[in-house]
Amino acid sequence: MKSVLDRNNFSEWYNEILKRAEILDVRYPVKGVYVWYPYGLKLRNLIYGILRALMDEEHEEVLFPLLIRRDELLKEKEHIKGFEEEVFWVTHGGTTELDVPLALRPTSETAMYPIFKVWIRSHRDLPIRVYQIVNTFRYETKHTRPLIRLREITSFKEAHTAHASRVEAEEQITKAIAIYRNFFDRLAIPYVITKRPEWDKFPGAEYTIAFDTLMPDGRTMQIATLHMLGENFAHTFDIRYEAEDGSSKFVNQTCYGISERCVAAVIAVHGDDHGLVLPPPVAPIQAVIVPIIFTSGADKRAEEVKEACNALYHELKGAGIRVFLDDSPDRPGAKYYYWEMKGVPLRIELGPRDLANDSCTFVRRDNFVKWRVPLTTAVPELIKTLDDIQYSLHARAREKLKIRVSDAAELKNAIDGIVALPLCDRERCGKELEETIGASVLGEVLYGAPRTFGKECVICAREAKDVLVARTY
RNA sequence: GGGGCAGUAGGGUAGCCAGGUCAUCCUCGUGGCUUUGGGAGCCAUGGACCCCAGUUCGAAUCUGGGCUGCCCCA
Repeated sequence: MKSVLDRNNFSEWYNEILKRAEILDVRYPVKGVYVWYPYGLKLRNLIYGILRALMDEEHEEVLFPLLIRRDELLKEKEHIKGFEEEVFWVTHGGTTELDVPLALRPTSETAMYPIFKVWIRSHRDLPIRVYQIVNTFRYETKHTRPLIRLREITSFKEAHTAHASRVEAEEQITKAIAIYRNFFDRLAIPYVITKRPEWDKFPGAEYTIAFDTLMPDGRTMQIATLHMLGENFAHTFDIRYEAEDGSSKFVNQTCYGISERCVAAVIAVHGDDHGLVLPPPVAPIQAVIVPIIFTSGADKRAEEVKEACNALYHELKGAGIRVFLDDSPDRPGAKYYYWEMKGVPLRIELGPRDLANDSCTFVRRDNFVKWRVPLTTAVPELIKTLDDIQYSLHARAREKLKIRVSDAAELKNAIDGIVALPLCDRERCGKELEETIGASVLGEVLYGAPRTFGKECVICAREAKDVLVARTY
């Protein structure tokens, strides 16, 4: 019978679903890079469409080159320290060795900021808020994993801003957090927001804020980061502006980004043993119509069913629904399994029995509830149902991301999921804790977690903050 | 960062130690007939030894290198 899609073995489930639901083909013969199938790309584009719309409200899209000069990349010392072991280099043009080696961008700060210097002259040029959706390259030495740990991130959605003052830069971080929250809410992906510890911030940043979600195996995955750069890069790249009073000042900068991990999150968080479960806003097909007909013989009823399916298809399509009419010769049961694998939120069955009642049958993908709907109210019922599904998915996912509050006494237990506890901000304590419990410190809680038990660091008993820990991807 | 295992048709496996004749299964492809409200059945047929080199009369099998994947530990 149908082979096992067991969510309890998440690793296996994940690889299997990417293949069977035709998201990614992992057989491309270069480590850490993968091929997008048409269906996977449609899903991806719908997800990005949401983010793009949100970003476009206050950012402008730009496109910077993939290649970065070696000397530019190496300018920011802290920054390059964080990346130097992960950079791919272009060293030759044909058989000629290049005078200046060129890096494939691991991220675009050092590509953009020399140009920011040229663009920014006066306070009137500020603020600058731009973003781009591009591929970035990192020579990952750990085990690569489709959509999660890649050597080519095919769609890094990175924003970069420059401001006249630090206050404005801080405000931009706040705004960006709101944008990202909005984005993940639309994907029905729950998250926690933390300020990363000093030792785990973005190289070159003053501080880093991150979104993490919970995967089915109890580990967290970072799905978005925001970095307060302050004047660090401005000094390195000499990005100054003339203020109203005629003085020359350095800009304050921020940058923030989301990779295709957001696609991985949609797949991993909502999926089940039957396959993908896609939130309606990003489902390439929101409803599939399965005609129940006898293909042999020119049964009169078969013709009527076909006509009814066609009429329904056009009505739904006209209402703006992404609908697909599966009139292939397969048996209905085979179609059910197929579309369940693909994560289509709603299935509409229409056969002679339904037609006799001027109705059709709705089946929800998220909970398999099945009911009969009059054809005359199919459109409003469908729209309402898609909303319900979205709401249920979000509620279900939130329910799974429950945070356990723990104190020092409980730390001997294996960490499963996200645990909140009091910890001071010294690196020594953080590292000691990580070693003791075999999990990572996500950082100080900014959103999504309850208060912890105490104010004393679980390691050294000094004054502490509320901190989240988890095993991570 | 350290260690281990593996790669045979679209997918899953056997064969490898001990070199030769050999596959097999499937919800795979193709054609045909019969079926049809939850993965239909029968018949016919197609298709592979990860890549490069070496050893050899002869390599899926042995040796070396490469590429790719998976697991465990830090």
